[in-house]
Amino acid sequence: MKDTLNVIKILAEESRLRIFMALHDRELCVCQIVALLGLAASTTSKHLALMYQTGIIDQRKDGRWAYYSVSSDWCKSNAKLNDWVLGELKGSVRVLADAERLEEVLKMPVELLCQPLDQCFPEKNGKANRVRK
Amino acid sequence: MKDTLNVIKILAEESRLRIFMALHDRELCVCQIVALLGLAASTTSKHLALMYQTGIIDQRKDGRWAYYSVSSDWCKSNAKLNDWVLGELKGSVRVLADAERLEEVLKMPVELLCQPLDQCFPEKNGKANRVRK
DNA sequence: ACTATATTTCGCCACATAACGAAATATATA
DNA sequence: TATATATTTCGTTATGTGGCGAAATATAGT
Repeated sequence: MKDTLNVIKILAEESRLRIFMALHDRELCVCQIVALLGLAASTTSKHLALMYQTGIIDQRKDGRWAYYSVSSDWCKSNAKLNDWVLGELKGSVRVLADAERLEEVLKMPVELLCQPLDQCFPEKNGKANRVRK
Repeated sequence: MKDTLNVIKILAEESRLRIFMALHDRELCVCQIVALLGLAASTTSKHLALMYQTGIIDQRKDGRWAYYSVSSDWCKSNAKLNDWVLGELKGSVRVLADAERLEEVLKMPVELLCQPLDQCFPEKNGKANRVRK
């Protein structure tokens, strides 16, 4: 029961559910997820660590970057839960908005990705689009 | 997404998950669930109210008693989640122990059901099995 | 009307955890 | 080696909620 509860608890949090949806069909690095969610990197990292510990997502390290994606093994072992979640959230406003925002994030030049968000989306707040020297 | 999150949050708690398993194939009144879980009636009632609000369980009032059971409508609308939970927990030690204890509870004479637990299970703590006059 | 009791509501406390920033760690590059 | 930066870890704070007992509510029986 503890394992089952752990899985449910992991998904019972909005940010982690958004991460789950974002990673269910693609691999993303931490800085991309940070840009998507708008949370602090430390917070995002903790969420990813929790999800990784329960086996829901896989981790792949490449240099300084850490890439995460929903574990295909986990999906196979928990197909019904996975299907239910995807079915429930496919049409969710929040998830659709995240998908759109993710498209923008993926278009961004790599050199800007991990900058503060106001540098990534200058049009949102009017601040100067400072570029690393 | 809020609705989906609510459902997951409801199930992301051990007592409520035990209630879900106990009610998934039978109707029980509050005092029976109290006896099963060993929680205060007020706590149990709050859990049931939360589960009822999200539509997971139905309520039937009969005199002083309130009977609850997993909603068959909810099961139909959330078959995959329902199947996943049942599949995960069928063999769980905790759930099996609860099922055994529930058998004992169901055998108990109605007049004793809502007494404090030490009167229901005197062999557990040696206290006298006082009977209401 | 009065008592008994099943259930719910309310107020409070204890604990878990999501959030942040700062510091630490790890890796790439000059 | 020294610097830059992606990620993680750590310490702190704020909020949410599960637990209880007491009080309130509702219903059955005397």
